[in-house]
Amino acid sequence: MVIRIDDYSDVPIYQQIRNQIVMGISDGRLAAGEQLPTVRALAIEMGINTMTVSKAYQILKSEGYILTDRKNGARVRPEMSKSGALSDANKWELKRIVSEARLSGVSKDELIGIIEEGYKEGEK
Amino acid sequence: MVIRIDDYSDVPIYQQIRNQIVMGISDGRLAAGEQLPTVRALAIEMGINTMTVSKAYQILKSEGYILTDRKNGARVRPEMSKSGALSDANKWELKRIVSEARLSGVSKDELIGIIEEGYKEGEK
Amino acid sequence: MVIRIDDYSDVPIYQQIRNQIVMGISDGRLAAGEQLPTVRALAIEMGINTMTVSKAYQILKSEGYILTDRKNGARVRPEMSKSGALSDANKWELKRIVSEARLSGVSKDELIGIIEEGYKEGEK
Amino acid sequence: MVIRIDDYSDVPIYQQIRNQIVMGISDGRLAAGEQLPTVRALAIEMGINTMTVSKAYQILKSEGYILTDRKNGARVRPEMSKSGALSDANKWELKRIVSEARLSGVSKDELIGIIEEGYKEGEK
DNA sequence: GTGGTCTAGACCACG
DNA sequence: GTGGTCTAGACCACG
Repeated sequence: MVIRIDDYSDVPIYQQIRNQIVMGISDGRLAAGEQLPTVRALAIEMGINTMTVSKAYQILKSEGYILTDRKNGARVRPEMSKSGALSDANKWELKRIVSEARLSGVSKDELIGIIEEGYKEGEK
Repeated sequence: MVIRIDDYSDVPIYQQIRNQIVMGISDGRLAAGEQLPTVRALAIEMGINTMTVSKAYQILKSEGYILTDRKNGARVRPEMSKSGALSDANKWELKRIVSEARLSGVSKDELIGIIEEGYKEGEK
Repeated sequence: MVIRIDDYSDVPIYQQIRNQIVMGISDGRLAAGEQLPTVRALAIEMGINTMTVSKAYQILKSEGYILTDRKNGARVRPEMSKSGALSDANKWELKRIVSEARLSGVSKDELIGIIEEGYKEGEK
Repeated sequence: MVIRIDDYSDVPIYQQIRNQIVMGISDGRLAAGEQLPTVRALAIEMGINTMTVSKAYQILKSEGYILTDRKNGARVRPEMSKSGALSDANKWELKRIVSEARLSGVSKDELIGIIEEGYKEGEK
């Protein structure tokens, strides 16, 4: 999976990496159990600091998205524990987006369309 | 309308203020043309610096959500120019949320429910 | 001549009044020697403070656009002393506008068109 | 590129900085992609506060003239999105200047000359 | 009384 | 080292 960084984004690089890996897992580009590149390899490939990649992996691990062991590096967690609930942060963020969309004259259906799409991708 | 700041959030205070005012406008708690508290009043009420409130207002102004005049302070803009399009940033953010929700086992309908709710509030 | 104030403009009200009167003189809506409304009358008509109108008139007087006498109030100066030169401030401001226009992809001809128009209006 | 501040101008310092950088980009003194001085460096060089420079940069960023990244500071944006339209504010300002120029006996051609010059500079 | 500007100085996250 | 955030406090123009 290709990870694409926007150097000029307000979102920190480690966060961008973390986000794209989560999205990759969700839409099936990264399979359960799949091996991730090593910190060093990814850092070199992207031309960034290893600390930055490492921070992204640490977050993914603490969130339960990946597993790491010293021998094999990191891989996508096979069985993810599903809380079944939307996090508070995401809930508020979603509400914010809906508010802005509505005020910009974006239709409800356009937002729903994006959601439908996100649940369709990588469907088994 | 009460504005509530989370001191432990990593979202800057001025951004939190900005977000809550936008959400207030969208859901009708702030009516078109309604007077906002003065910079000073809000700063005192919230126990923060006037510069911080001022920055929030200036962003809202530059985004077209509010108007300010020297005499009366700030008001919600009566007629807002609607771009009709979701911003790129919000689109990506929404996709990220959908990915995380899906991986947490949150149903598509729960997300759609939040959207429906956001479009219903303050409806005339 | 109708003077229209934008309460939400960053330009101070007295400056807006001053500008519109200068433009009125330039395009012929205000004739040389023509009587202006009294400070009081204009203030009441516009629903603003007399001090604000007074300040506008004082600037116009100091710039040589109008004459005032205690008896007759203010009127447009019949023979205006023409310096023949663009003020430094206006020259820089014009350069700024040209720079921004160019970077926005506005054609040279569009700017020239606005100038031609300004010199045509009220031509004798 | 040298930025020169007029302490006696009523144009705010951050606005003067912003204006001069825009003009520098337009006339080619600042090339696309070129590095700008860091906020701190420019503040020291000009003997002003970092907040003031920072505000100028943030405006330039929000207007799409520059990009900033955490590592390298600010650069002139390589490809600018061109609206193709003159802003309302600039249009009115231009009309005001034309009115004043005309009343001062400045010829139409002198104004056009300034425009031609502005579109010639930095031409490739 | 209103918002806007500016400073000195501290602290922070990112990389 | 970079930009970003926040504060306390001063001063200003406008109306």
